[in-house]
Amino acid sequence: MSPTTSETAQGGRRLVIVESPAKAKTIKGYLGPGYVVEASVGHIRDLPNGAAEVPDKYTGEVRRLGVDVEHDFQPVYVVNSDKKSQVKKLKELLADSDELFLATDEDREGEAIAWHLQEVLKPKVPVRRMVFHEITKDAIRAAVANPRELNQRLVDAQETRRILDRLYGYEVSPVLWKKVMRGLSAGRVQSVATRLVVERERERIAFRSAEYWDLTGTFATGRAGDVSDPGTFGARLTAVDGLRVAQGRDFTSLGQLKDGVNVLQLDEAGARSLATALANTAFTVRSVESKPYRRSPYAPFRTTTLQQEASRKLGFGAKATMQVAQKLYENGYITYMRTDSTVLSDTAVTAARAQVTQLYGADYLPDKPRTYAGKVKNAQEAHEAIRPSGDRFRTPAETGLTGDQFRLYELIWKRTVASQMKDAIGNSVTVKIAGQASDGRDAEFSASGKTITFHGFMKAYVEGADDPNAELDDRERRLPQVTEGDRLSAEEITADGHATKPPARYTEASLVKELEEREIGRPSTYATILGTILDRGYVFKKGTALVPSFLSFAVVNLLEKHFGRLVDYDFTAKMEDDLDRIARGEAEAVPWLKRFYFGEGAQAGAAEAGNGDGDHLGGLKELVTDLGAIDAREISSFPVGDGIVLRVGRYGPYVERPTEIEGGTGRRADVPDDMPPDELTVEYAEELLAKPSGEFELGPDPETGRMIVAKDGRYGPYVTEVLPRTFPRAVRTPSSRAPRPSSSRCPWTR
DNA sequence: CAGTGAGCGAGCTTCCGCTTGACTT
Repeated sequence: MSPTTSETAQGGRRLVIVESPAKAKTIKGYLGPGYVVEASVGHIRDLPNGAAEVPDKYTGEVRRLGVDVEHDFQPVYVVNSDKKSQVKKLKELLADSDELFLATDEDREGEAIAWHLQEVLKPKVPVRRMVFHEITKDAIRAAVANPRELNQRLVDAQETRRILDRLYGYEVSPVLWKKVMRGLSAGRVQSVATRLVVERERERIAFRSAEYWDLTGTFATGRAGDVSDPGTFGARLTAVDGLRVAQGRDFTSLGQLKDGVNVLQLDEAGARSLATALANTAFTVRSVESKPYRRSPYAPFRTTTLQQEASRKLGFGAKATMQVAQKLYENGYITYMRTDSTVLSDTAVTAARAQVTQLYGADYLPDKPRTYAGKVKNAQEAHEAIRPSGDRFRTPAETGLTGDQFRLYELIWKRTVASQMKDAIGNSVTVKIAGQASDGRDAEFSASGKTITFHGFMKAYVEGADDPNAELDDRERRLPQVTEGDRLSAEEITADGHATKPPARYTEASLVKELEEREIGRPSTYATILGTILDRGYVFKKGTALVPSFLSFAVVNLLEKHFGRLVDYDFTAKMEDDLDRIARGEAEAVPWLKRFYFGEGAQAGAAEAGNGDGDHLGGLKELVTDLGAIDAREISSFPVGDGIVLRVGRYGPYVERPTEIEGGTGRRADVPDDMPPDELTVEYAEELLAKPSGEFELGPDPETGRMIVAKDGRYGPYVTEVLPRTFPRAVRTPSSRAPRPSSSRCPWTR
């Protein structure tokens, strides 16, 4: 597809460069003859990946890092190998042009791409920077008519970000190669993402469950009942003699009642005897409380909310969501899918409102268009929200799409239309029921319901819930029409046991949400962050849950102890503030990088383990130079209990009974790589140690009855039979062990 | 009893963020 080469009446020919080929195609149609529109296809130049990409004139540290830290952090830039042909094409087009418009996105990265284009293309014709936030004919023409200059300070801020990430990644990763395992990686984003998953697992390991009981009653009004007035309904015991009955939220993560809560914690016997004592009780309605209910629609999609909802409603992983969305974008069905903005253009609002009227009627249309303020703190808002494209939205049926593309389009379309509809309105009702037990105690039950009188946006779209067991927030539940003093009979009263549950593991969608809230990562990287921590073996998937490996415990342990500042959850947010100051001209890049890399107030004396809150701020360079202080054995060892230690070795995790501990045998056993850390109990570790290591039992030989085992040898795996031993093994057998409490778990929470 | 050899040295691993194909498992 070669661009048009016709000339304008004025005889000028203008080259417009945008980032995305799909965008180039659309804009070409709006600008007409005289304009050649081509894409850079993202960044065209970057720091070299490795020494092989660095030009020969660079040596030593510059070659290793791609940054000359001794000379004001001068970066070495090379044209990306996969962009060489595109750069050549742009150069050829520029040779035939009289004017160059750099129309990359209006954000930090886009400004940098524009600058790199200027540096590489070396234009001899006038250069303009043009920006726009929506792709309509009017917006594009206005942008061409009102170009501006390149914002060099914004470019500086991007370069600073890039250099920081390079130094962090290329200086800290080698520490992990030396101290933990080859091929590992650390980075501003991935290391914090991993830390979040590890910390959640630590909470799960430290968690102790609490058991509590309550009662559920099924109550009948005595009327026949219909849809708007059910004859029976369920209610839960909430108080006994005025004392509230304990619920899950009254307990701490250690299974104890929280300080200061005055509640009745029922055990099984207590709950059952109360149920029996209430068997023949006559109940009355003690109170009915009705409150108005109102709910506003959700904001239109941005990248993270699309990934969350596609996960909840369609079961898509983050990567799949982005791939399907990319196709929809390329084929002109939706606007750009990598965005942190929830803003709809005027065109889109008009289209959505027209569709609301047409599909649901004017009653569902608010008087004024709804606007959604940006909730994302470091949002750069270079794009619109994700929405159906065009000035008239196609209904899903009209698109002719099928399969995953249809389902994702439908989701986006519904969410966009719903975002311009009226609030849902209704009532929420709480009914309290009282009865006297045969032993004189007063029991109070409670039921709550919700009726929706006007569905508003819910006609089009209701958000999914992360927890499939949780009652959908927006679902209706009708209670009978009862008033205070009404008599009720209990059809059934049952005692129910409950146990508090540990915090749930992250899923792809919930981790991305967490990262966005902490301002870590960007729309174009959320899906790839997950890929990175999975590829490195820091995290693996069990169903949809993200489970950290033992390896990640060792890595996070090392980073927290020796690079605390770098894996602080606020590190990126603070960096963003500083970059904004650089972009505003209130701070300078080189001193900022010097402080980060070489430290500040550097005197003779050690850095404070990366926790630079004192007068002396340890620079990164200092932290990675003296590695003697990092005890590889210590950071990768975790006590399991009973003298057993889990270690993360070069070849993976294993358990050991170290000889320096009394009763230690020095015996080791591999731990499966996909073992969830919160499932490693002392009992399981003992079991592993009891088995000969590295062996896999295939079954007994039918002739001799001897066990045939597969072993890993020097020349690869081999099979052999187990010969009877003439001396006893120096290992205690499981039967010789004393029984242990089944609740014992490893206490390695640090 | 094969199934644990030791030591040396060279080369390699790695970041985040912006975009799509080209290319094999």
